[in-house]
Amino acid sequence: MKSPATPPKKITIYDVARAAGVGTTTVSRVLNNDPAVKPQTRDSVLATITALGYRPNIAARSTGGGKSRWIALLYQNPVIHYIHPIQQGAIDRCRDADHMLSVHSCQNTGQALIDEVLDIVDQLQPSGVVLTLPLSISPKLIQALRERQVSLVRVAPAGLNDPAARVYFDERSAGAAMTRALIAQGHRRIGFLAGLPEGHPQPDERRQGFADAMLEAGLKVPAAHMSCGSFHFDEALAPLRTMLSRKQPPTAIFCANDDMAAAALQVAAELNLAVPRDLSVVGFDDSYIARIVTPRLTTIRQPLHEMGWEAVDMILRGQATPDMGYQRVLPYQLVEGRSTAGLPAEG
Amino acid sequence: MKSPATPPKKITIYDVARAAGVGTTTVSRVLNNDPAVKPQTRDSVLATITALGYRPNIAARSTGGGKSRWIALLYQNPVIHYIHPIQQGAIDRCRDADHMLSVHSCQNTGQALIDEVLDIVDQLQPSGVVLTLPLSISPKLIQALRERQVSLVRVAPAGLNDPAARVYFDERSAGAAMTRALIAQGHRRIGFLAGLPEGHPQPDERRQGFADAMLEAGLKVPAAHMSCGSFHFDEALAPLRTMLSRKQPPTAIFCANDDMAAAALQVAAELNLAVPRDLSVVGFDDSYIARIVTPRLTTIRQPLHEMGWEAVDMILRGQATPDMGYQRVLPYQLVEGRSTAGLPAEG
DNA sequence: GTGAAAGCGCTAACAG
DNA sequence: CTGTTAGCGCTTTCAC
Repeated sequence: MKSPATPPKKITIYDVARAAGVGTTTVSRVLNNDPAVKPQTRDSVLATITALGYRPNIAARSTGGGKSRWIALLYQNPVIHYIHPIQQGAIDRCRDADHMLSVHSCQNTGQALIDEVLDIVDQLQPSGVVLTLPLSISPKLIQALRERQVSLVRVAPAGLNDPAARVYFDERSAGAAMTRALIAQGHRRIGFLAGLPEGHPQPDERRQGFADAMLEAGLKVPAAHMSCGSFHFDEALAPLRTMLSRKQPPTAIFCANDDMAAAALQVAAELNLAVPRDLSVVGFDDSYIARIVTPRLTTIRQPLHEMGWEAVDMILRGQATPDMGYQRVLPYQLVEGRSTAGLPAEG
Repeated sequence: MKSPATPPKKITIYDVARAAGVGTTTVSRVLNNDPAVKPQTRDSVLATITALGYRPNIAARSTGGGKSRWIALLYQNPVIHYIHPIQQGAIDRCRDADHMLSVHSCQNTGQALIDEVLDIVDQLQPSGVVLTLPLSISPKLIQALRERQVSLVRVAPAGLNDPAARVYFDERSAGAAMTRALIAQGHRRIGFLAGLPEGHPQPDERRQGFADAMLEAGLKVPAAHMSCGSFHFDEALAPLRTMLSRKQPPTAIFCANDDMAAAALQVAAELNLAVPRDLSVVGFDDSYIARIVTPRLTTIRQPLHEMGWEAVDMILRGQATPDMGYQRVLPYQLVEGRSTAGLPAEG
């Protein structure tokens, strides 16, 4: 019940400087962990900061010579389970670095998208930008950002012909590993539901991994067993219905993300196919979805939280400047759920 | 292939003023839609702004007398399907208002939480703060924020004894409506899995709605048919197993959110109960989860996106100042999925 | 209607 | 090691 009407008298760096008997520069140095401050002075300043409850204004810090303490996270039409852990990782890294995260959901495409992003960048002047799929594989966007000289990290499976910093994991070998696991269980007719449409300019790593393993096992994939669901549950239903209601349907289906695998479970139910008895279903990402559907999905664990964390970390460490091409590769893991089963040993 | 090494010469309000032959004040007025600018002048300024590709620096705008153009969205240990649409709604409203959204995931509890939030508020000086569950029902936090004189909106079902602005929908009557629908289908033994634990200081509106409808129908609810899953899939499994494996299990179970309903589907499968034949399952929220599990859940559609949108809107309209108690009530809707079925007419 | 000038709170040379 | 002094880019009185 403290004076409820107290005007929120903002306390500034001047107040701290005066109270501590030092100049504002010194306070600023302490704030920025400048090692060139005598420990004794530092402690004294720190003490008054605490005593006064002082908190530096982030906007003022960004003006003048100061570097902005903002990280921008950009996404577009996101698969929620993909973007949220990344965001969380980014927030976690920001917190420990006295930075804040500004999240933007882009709306446009083509030149309008570029303008939209430049608008954000120019207004915010962030320390760096984290680009997630599908923004992270747009060469024009990357190029525009490079011209603006902004640090950026792409969270993206596939490299582009440019040196932008990137965090990723080897989706191609993960896709192959998953496919091999199905083959080892006795599956021969394996369907694949891609996320990226056939003619997409970017290489589809997941699908390539699938193709690698099938080829290596000498298995053919009829065209009818390949389709695309654009990574979204709703859009996956129709192609799945088509694929699974053919005369000779696959005994296993590999979906390029968990959302589409959830759709496969639904379609299987519609067609009275028991999973995994009649049909094995595997996903990709080990997102929240994979854990809560019944049966729990066999999938590839993608370290999304770490990816967000690492992306921001690269920015903070200066490994994401326009002239740098740092890359960080993270490990993946095959997670065995209950959506897959071996095939009875026959032909 | 424009001069790739061009230093990103920032263009400022001075550049615009000079090019347009006006003072910086006028440019500022145009930027802020001050009606006191002659239309002709405005157009001319707007034209040069476009021509120069000028974008005001948000940090500089926040200093001095300027009002911050930031909205802070705070959450803690979120149910991802609850928080993401709210965030999206908030972003959408911000975009149209020349504001930006800063997202924060709080870590602490008790006094540390309050310090954490005050830290954010003092550093960012946002135009307003959006508090989501469970932060939005913490009286101490609300009180601390009020002392700081910050605008805030609570996204919260239950009112507190304070006049903080709030956006919500009537969870109690929604819970009752859902329960009545089950009763109308012939169910008599209906279980309830709450999100909030029994002794929680905040009223549990969903559970109350359930109780209302059961009472009104003259139905008893044995203690064994009431439990709590804390809104999270993982935590819901154990209580569901207990409840559903009793001798006389409920024929329908009402889960306080969709994530827990997904858990009910899983437990039902474990126990060889077919849904909805042997057990009807209903959720709450109509989140993404409800739409992608099999069978699709019967649930209550909560307008989460709108809630985020409205929350920011209230801040922008000045309806969320510490002395105001505006409330906005949004409609809900019962969504019929495939997880419920009527009971054969017997006793 | 419009402009000149004074900040906003902080960081960054540049001295000492 | 520390303080003085300019700004940073914008908004806002207060005049005209």
